[in-house]
Amino acid sequence: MAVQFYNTLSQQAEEFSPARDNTVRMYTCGPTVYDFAHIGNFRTFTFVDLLRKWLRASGFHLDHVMNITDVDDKIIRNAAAHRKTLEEYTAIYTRAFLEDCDKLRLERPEHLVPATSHINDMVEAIERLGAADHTYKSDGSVYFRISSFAGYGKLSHNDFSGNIAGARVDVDSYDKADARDFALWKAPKEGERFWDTPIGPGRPGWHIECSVMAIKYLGETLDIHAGGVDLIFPHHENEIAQSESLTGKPFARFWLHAEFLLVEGQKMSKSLGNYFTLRDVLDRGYKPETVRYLLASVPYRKSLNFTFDGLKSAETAIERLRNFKLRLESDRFPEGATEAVTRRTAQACRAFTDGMNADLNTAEALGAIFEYIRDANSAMDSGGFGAGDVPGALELLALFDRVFAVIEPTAATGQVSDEEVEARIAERTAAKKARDFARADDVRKQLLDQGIILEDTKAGVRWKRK
RNA sequence: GGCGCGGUAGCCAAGUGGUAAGGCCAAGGUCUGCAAAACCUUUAUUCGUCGGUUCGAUUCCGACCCGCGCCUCCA
Repeated sequence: MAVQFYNTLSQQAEEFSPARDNTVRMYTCGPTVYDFAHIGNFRTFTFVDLLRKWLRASGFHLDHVMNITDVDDKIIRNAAAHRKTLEEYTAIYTRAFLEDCDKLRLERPEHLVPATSHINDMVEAIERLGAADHTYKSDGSVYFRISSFAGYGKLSHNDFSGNIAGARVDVDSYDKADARDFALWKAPKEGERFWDTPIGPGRPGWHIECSVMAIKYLGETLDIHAGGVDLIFPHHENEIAQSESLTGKPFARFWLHAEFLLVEGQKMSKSLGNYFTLRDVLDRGYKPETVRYLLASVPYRKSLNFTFDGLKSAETAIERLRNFKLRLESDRFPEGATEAVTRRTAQACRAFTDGMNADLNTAEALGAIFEYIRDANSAMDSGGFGAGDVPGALELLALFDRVFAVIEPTAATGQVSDEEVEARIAERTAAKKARDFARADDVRKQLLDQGIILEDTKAGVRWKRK
């Protein structure tokens, strides 16, 4: 089975392959850098990362663009409030965003592009739209005329045919011909940062940056365009209107949208006190990979209820994965491989792949892995798991972790060295041999206080970091 | 009101026209100097409600109830 994605445009699952050669050209909406990103943002960015990783695991190459929105109303307002220039202000939050991404093991897109580096491209596009009569000017701003684009509404499945241009809806502060028309270019208000351009002084509207940068780096038709569901309307609808008016070609073949994240069953909001940035969560002592696991474990098209119980559950689940890997690496197994295990490993690999191929059904994929782990552990306990079965099992875990990326622990700072741990273990083993269990337990307790867990097995002592 | 997503065990969650994956939690057991890890057993006669289609529906259809999102730049 090939990989399938649910396409918002067609409202059904479709088999995916890139239009040209073996490279997936995709564009995903990035952050607006006016503050630290919150875990809801990272739900979407984690989805995008899973998408990247699974596409690559499926044998495709990637050419992926993500924008950094570094000019908008909130940025201008916040920068002014902090008495910083736009550039100073956005640099802080861009850096913070990238640090957070690194912690969550989110890969960098091939192109990470700030809007303000593409002002000329945007102005040029707006001029071309104007030449094709898709725009009009009003009070120094340039608007896109929605009535000039026949397909408006096809992504959000809204029917705008009843909206007659010029019908007066509440448009008080804007002088627009139609309430749905949107700004391509905004005239500067008093004291605002602006660019002097052939279409007048001002700054770009939000939607135009995505169209322009996507087309510039990836061509006129993208294979995939992705983002959060809240962007379907109006953002992505507007992108389609602009892009297709410019090129006359479909803007994107597949539109993928990640559902919302709730916190403790409620919408995240500052007033409810359930608003968390990634930093807030990590400050409570959770590991980044735990957050990643939780965000990845619920399929992206289902809303995700983020809870601290859920984080604890994720922590334990990761432990189980790590323990299994440790056992594969440290136990002694009988010579050779067994046919039953070989078959079981191949089956698990297929089940995992089928799950991911089914529109990134991570819950199903995880189920396949955990079922396998139980069966493999069981086989080990009964001596039915051979040394020759180890590589296949490790490969399966590697496949899993190429996508989920949660098994390797985040290194803690100032931890005890491996050598020191080994020395203490030797000390304890000697004490055990002398049946001085009090002394042996003492060593184990001391190591535990330093974050080292010892486990006695038939093959000897094995240890891991907490 | 329009458009969209969802309601499955204590929590998270997969899934199919034929009788409910997986993870966490809980209880009991096996193993163990102890501990840990691991395994085994138990935990939804039931899948929001009410109708309909069917030999049979959680899965299809209809109505309704509830939650969430978008509908003037929020992932």
